[in-house]
Amino acid sequence: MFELDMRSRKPIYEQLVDKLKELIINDILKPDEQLPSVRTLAQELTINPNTIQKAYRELEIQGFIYSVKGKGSFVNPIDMKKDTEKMDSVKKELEKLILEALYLGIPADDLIKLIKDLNASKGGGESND
Amino acid sequence: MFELDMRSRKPIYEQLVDKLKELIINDILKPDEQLPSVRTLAQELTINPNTIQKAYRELEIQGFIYSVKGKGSFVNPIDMKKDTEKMDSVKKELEKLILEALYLGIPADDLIKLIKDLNASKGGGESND
DNA sequence: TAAGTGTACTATTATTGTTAGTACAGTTTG
DNA sequence: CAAACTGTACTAACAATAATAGTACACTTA
Repeated sequence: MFELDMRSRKPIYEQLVDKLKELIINDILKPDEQLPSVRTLAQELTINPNTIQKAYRELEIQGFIYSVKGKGSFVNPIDMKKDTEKMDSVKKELEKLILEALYLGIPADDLIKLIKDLNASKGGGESND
Repeated sequence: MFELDMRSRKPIYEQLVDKLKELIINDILKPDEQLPSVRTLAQELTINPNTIQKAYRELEIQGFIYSVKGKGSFVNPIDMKKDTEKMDSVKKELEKLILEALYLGIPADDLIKLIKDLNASKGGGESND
């Protein structure tokens, strides 16, 4: 389920946060789906449960999951009304990256196409059935 | 010239890298323009010259500046032929952020407009004279 | 009660960020 | 050559952080 780079300078818990965010964003982990428990995942990855918990706690702060004592941790369904702050911060990050891309000489049209493609693959997967 | 947040968890040298990248990308620091020397900037910001050097070294690795012993550090003119690797990595980062933005419910049209605006403000500043 | 969940601690070690100081190599100006 | 500037490369020390290890507690489910 995960591939961690123990030699990386990037902390393990940050790698975990990134991976899990990716799985959630790509809808591989569905809303309200239960994540592996801190102890289970720690055993699978042969790392310490505290490190898992740190990642889960961070994901909870960022609003991607929620945890219930005695039950487990679950994917948090997005709430567009509550998530305006996060939308703003993501937009700011996007601005910086877009400016960098333009600075490097990537055509604006390429970036626009990138968005269109990603947007299409997002909703497009539901055409079958 | 700079505003550093000493209380931030983000290392000072990383803040410096970000600020300088921003100045370069926004064309405030022009190609081949000389940056302040490590000692001068360290004195201005009342931080250690080693920290400045760490930032400059990182910027050199990333291709934004070049340094010449005895002369100084300078903004590196971009070379679209050489920078294909960096373009690819920026595109990958952009993909992740765009997916997150779409996941949060930001309309694709908003993102496209963002690109168009940034692209216009980039070249648009040269119409007057 | 037992076994599973998340959570909260303490302690310890390794790594990293930052400062401080010294030194060396190259450039420029006199 | 000398002086004053540049970048660069070290060592040493301290503070903060990442990660492990271990223990304990609260809650849920069977």
